[in-house]
Amino acid sequence: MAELPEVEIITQDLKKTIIGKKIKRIEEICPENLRRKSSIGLNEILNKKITSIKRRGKYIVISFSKGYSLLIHLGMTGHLFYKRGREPINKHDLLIFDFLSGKNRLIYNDIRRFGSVTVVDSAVLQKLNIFNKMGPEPLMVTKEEFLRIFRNRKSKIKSLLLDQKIIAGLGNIYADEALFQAKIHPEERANTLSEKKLEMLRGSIKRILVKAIQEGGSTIINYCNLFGEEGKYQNYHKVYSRKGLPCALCGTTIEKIRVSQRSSFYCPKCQKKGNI
DNA sequence: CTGCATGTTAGGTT
DNA sequence: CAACCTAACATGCA
Repeated sequence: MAELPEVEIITQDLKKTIIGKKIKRIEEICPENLRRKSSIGLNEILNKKITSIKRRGKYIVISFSKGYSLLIHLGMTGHLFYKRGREPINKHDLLIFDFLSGKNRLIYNDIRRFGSVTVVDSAVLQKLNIFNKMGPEPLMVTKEEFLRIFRNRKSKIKSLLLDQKIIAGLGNIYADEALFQAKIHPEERANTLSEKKLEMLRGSIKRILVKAIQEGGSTIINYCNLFGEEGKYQNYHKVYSRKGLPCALCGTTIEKIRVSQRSSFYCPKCQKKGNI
């Protein structure tokens, strides 16, 4: 559901709304249904000021004064909503955050429960494998680092783009769209790609992510931002979920194959193998 | 009923 | 280590 652009939008929305606030109360609707990655209780963050909100890969990091952070991963179907006042609890709501000031509430909702909400010690977070093992940010990565990551790897390029340890934040939608724009077949081996081609891929990834953020992300099934608004970038998808439809560039029928157990959509003419 | 879905991780084999 | 596969998690939809 949420890849880098969607997580970035939610992070920006959170910055606009809850930075500087303190959480007064956290209601856990069904505690056994919430995934965590540490044993620190959620109540550790109560009555502490929210000092910063950042994104790393597909994680949202909300930092509090006195050394704790809240780490949120939305998984496939996680949602955060900022809602006015008291509203009835919806199906799959898992957490309700009340603030010290104002009546607005933050709701965490997750249909499939693949997401996680974890309190971590901020000092420990620095050492936590989660971030140290994660690859660079695609919007920040330099040409040299991008080349270093890919040029010696023998795996299929699509598999590597999805691997958060290689590069952080891409998911199936934006990996497919970036490969289409760079005219690379998803099963091309990374080490066969020329430096020029890899640099084109780096540019395509950046352009697509920036545009997707501008357009409010992609709403395929049910993604929406903190205020319940849908994204528009799905209207710009060139290959993702477009099996059987004509390629926008050449009219060839878009195909769907399996790469690393994930569906991959591509144009067999624009993304020929050997176009390296 | 079956198969599929935007994600991650642990554990296995080669 | 690298590469690749499987299963697991849980729900909804076609």
